[in-house]
Amino acid sequence: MNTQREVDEFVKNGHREYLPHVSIDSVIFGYHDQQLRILLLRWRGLEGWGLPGGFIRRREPLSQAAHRILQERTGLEDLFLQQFHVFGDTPYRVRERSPEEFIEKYGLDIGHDNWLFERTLSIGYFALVDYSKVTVRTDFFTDAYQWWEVGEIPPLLFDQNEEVEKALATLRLQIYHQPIGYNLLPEKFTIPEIHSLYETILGKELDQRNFSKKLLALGLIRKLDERRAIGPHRSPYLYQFEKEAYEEALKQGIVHTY
Amino acid sequence: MNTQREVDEFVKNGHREYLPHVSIDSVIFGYHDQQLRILLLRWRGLEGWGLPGGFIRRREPLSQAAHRILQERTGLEDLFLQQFHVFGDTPYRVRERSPEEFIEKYGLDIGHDNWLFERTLSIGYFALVDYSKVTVRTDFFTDAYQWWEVGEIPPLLFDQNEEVEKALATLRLQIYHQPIGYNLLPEKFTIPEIHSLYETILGKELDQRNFSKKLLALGLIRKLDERRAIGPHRSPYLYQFEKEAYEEALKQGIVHTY
DNA sequence: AAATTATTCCGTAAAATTTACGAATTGTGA
DNA sequence: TCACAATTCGTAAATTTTACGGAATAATTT
Repeated sequence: MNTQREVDEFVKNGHREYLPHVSIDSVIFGYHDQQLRILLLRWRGLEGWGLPGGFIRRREPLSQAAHRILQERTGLEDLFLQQFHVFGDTPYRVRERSPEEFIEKYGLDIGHDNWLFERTLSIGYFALVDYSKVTVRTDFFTDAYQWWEVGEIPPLLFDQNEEVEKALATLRLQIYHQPIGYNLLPEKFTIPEIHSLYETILGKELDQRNFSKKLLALGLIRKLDERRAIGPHRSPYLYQFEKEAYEEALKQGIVHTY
Repeated sequence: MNTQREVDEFVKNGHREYLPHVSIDSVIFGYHDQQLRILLLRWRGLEGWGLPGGFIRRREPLSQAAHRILQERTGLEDLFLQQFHVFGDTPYRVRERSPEEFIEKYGLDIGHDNWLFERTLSIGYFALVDYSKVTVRTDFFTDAYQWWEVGEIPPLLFDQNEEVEKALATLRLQIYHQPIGYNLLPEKFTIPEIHSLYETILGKELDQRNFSKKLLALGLIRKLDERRAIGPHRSPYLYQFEKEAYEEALKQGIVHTY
């Protein structure tokens, strides 16, 4: 959706193709260089940042819509994607920016009763990706993107800071029940890398020796016979996730600490 | 909504008062006589059971809608109520029963394009109540209610068995992170009572001696100087939840086993 | 070639928590 | 007063978590 014609069609007749009153917002977590970051888009003209999102096609299964929206935005086909909350306690979210402003800034030929200005619930999904593999695409409404550190998220449009907070809280809780990392790390990784990932997500220090012991004891990772050169230091061994054990743990859930 | 006139109005013009395409379904867990049960309503004419539910008013905050719907149905004002999932992967859920059948069974004067037959996402909430305190109200569409044991839920209308399963799974996971019981037990309860509640929810045995030690160590309950007469046996002491510690644990979350 | 430096990684002991279970206590009816 | 069934107390064993000393290692510098 990038030409003016496509946008006009979407704005005027989108409610025929998509379900009105419901949207999907995605909090996309990326990890790279020992940083946990979130992908934000800058809305053209509004001078503000917001979460990538989209609408659900009228005959499209919900989870499929979420995957489609992520795919369109990041190019990633197969990623960890999970619903975490529905936001709908602020009935007139979009009105924070008036329809007038919106219509003017984007040069749209529509009225205040357009479907986009109606009450909308946001279904929040969060995704975990390796952000070096992502190719972000902006669209008509957005002109820039940026990976923001989770501790430095700016005030977002449409009350979306609450959504980011909730996503982060869900991720932190979930890490105690489910393995995380498969979608955030390269296929082969070192102990220091995954250790740092967990520390970053949980926001606290973990003893590296005990941490790796734990992951091995749970059977979630396997040591390889290769090492990674990291400059003037001892080369750490590479590890891989044990696919079966990982999947099993995802399904069953595990109760433990790190 | 019980008179024919009210129903006609709701069916014909409900989409003006309520948001179309979205509904709330509630899985109401009740506990009594050492049984964990779920409240189901029988749909008049359709010969089937379903979850209590309702729609969101156009200007009503989502969580308020969920509380209102529960209140209308059970008479309870203040209860534990929590969103757990949005269901929307089966785009044409209601079509399992055809519009024709629906229209005929309820004697409605509407077309197949009525808003009630459009694609609808269900936002699932679950509630915890003491079911001896509940006064259930049926409405025009339903003619009976019953508290069903969680292990014996019949096939439900509209694919709602999946929702019940998910609610139960969420409850079982949550019990490892948050205290549960305040809304399911009377104000004063005995160790055997709360012990049995936890066993019922988790579906497995817990050593009673260790269980009560744990709750006391966490500071969640306080022993009272009263006892409950339970027939020809030693009278157990009564306990109360420590409100502050309980609230704190609810907010912060706890990581532990029982 | 040896020394230096920063980092990985192995192993063990102490502390804390969880699990297991024996036995005393108690309220009521026979 | 005895028997019974259920509650409650207490302690020891097993397991898990936490803490941390010190060896190994890969370049780079001397």
